[in-house]
Amino acid sequence: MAAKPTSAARLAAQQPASILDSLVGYRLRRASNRMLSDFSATMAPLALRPVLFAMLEVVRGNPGIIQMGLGTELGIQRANLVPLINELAARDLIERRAAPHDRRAMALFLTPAGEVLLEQADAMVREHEERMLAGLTRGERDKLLELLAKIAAD
Amino acid sequence: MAAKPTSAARLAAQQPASILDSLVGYRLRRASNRMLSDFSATMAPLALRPVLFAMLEVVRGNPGIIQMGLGTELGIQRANLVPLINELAARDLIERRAAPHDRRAMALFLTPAGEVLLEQADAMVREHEERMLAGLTRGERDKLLELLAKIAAD
DNA sequence: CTTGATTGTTATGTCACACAACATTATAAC
DNA sequence: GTTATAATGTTGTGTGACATAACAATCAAG
Repeated sequence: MAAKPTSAARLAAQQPASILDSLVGYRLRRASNRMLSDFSATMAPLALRPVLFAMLEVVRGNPGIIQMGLGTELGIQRANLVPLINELAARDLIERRAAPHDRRAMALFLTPAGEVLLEQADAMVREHEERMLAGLTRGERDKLLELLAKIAAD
Repeated sequence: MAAKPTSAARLAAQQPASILDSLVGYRLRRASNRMLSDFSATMAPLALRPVLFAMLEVVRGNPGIIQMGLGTELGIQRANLVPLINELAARDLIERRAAPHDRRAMALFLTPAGEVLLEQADAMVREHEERMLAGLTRGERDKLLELLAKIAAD
């Protein structure tokens, strides 16, 4: 007997797999929550939440990006971005500078401290993904990324 | 030129796809959030949030399940379950009855109104999934479900 | 019978969103 | 050039899905 209840085991135990198990939305949420909680645990030493990490990545990849652009890229509304940027700025990980040619906008840059922290984070994230996806082959992971990108595409 | 920025278009536009795009956790969260928001919009007429829907499904599939069991099945802690069950009970969709053989536990059942609402919800959820997964073939959807189930398996 | 675990409950806090309103600045229309 | 409209950052407020700790009642094991 398997230690964990498989579909077969459930049928045998008269615990019919619920309709939920066939819903992509449900399984997505469960998988995402598991990844999120492990991510947070992994990054606890750096005190980097998933959103903050994503923001740093985008800023590194697009130095001088304005807040609006960062929000669009990550699907975060500009109102919600403000306290997050404040947090990163207060920790001296990013810097707000006046944007050229637009006095409304603020251009964002990583500080040296931000660069250093983000490199540490990268390593920890790679390790985190490796651990969580240990059950999937390289090909399966690529396939998964491809399929996820197809869901009501951006 | 494509209407949506592909990886190729990004390179051409000097917007390098960030590391984020290769992270399963990130893409999972994005896809899940999109599904969640469409789910909520779809179910607005029934005022059924994703969690509430999931709870009703499990109760229907397991009549008399106790609160603890429901929480375990859905990965919700019993403390957080209480107000949710209160909400469903207040709307006369589920019923709490004394559990046989255990005077601590409460057995859960769908009310007739709950049965009716859940059937309407089922139809709307099928439609919602169809809309969001229109870009994926049957085979791809099954593959996606299979891969999601493999992520740091329950 | 006593000790420890389980169940439901209350209370509290955090995080990732959503939406509305506002001042400042850009842009477009005229 | 002036005026109307849009964009940007900001503040404030609300919500939904989590987490954790503590408690009373009940169960189960020694």
